[in-house]
Amino acid sequence: MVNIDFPGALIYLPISSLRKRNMRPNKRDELVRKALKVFYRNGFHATGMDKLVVETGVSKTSMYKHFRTKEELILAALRLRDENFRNWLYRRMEEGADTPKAQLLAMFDALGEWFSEPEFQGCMFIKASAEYQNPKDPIHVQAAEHKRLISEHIREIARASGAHDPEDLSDQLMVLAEGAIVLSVMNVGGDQAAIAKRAAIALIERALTPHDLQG
Amino acid sequence: MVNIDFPGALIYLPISSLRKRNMRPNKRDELVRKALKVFYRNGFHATGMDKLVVETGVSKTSMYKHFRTKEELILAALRLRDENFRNWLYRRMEEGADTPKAQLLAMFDALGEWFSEPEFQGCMFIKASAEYQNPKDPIHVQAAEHKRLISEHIREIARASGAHDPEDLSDQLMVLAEGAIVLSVMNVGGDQAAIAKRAAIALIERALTPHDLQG
DNA sequence: CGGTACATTTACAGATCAGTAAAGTTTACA
DNA sequence: TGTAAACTTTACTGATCTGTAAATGTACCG
Repeated sequence: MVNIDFPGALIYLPISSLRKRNMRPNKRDELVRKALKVFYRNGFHATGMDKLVVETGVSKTSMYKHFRTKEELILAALRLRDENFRNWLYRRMEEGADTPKAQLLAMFDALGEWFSEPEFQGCMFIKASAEYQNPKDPIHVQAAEHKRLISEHIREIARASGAHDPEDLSDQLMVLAEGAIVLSVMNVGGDQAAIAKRAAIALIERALTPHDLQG
Repeated sequence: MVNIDFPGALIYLPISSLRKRNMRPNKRDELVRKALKVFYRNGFHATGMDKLVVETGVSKTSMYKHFRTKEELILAALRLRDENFRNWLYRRMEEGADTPKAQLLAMFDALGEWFSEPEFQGCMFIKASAEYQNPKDPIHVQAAEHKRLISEHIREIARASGAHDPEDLSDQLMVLAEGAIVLSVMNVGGDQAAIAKRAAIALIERALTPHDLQG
């Protein structure tokens, strides 16, 4: 069976299926997009299928034709969010950053933009792992996978930066990023992206300085 | 209005006032303690009052005599968790740490102990703020207050440490701590407490070094 | 002993939960 | 235009949700 859940794969479907009524995309894709918004805004347990019927305009029977369970719909929404977020983040890190070091720092500028959005609602994957805490739960697994993918991306850039211990550096930068997200959601203190960026600068400078020059 | 929910305050209330409110602190306290465990393990929305009846052995009617709503019970459980956790953390930070710098680093050792507990279940307040995302929601507000209290404690120690910018240092250490918690819950990477501690060491050393000695 | 305060059990209300069945309507396309 | 797939409405299941009512049990206390 073809995996048509993954949004990136949808463009390979015949155009004919997307035609008619202002090039309106597949109902299924639209459902996932709208469900994502509702889950993101309201939480997973707090969002019932009846609410999704109202908010998405898709009938309940149609939903269950596309997804056998609510869990499958949540997983599809998380996949879409993962793709959207990582595409956005990676693009923001590349734009106008010519060195690996600048790319790493650009991550914190991107976080700052994200936090400043009026509709900022925190990290959907942290929320997912909080609501589905069992490490074996598919939702928890998928949320963790999102963090792992970002972590690996940062690691590659850290390797290219010339740091003596790129693994340790990237691990530390990930901790800073996640901490900034959490404190930003809870509105504790000031500009968490700026705080994390200052720390990141210190850690990166240190990682790029030869050992024999360090105190 | 007297705050009679806060467990530590109960002993200061005259018995007569407890009688008038139809409250026996022992039963009530026991209910909160058991409810805390269930909420912590299962989540808030996923835990129904009927489940609490089974898990705590307290009848539903009795619960609603003590707490008018589920939300009030959750708030009481969060207050208890806040007291328990901060007492534990602050004690761990003082034990065998003779300097402010050692106390700050001891926080990450404490986090390491916490993460290693077989029944480690993440931060209850991050989970609460994730399930009740509305910043005006009393549960969200109380969860944020917990982080703010810890943040203030760290800030005081940073001030005593002699760092040039103790506010910035403590903000950065808080970011590291929260990030370590999140990544630890999601099981991304290795020992997040150790990673955060290494970053903390670098940041603290830097903050304690006079500017004219820095590169 | 009798009264009061609190606890209990049992049952229920009304809403909402995830998920399904049946049958009618729209759409795509040959 | 015929046909099949996709989509719809309507109604339903049985479980579970928060919260309440009523009757009963029980421990303390004058």
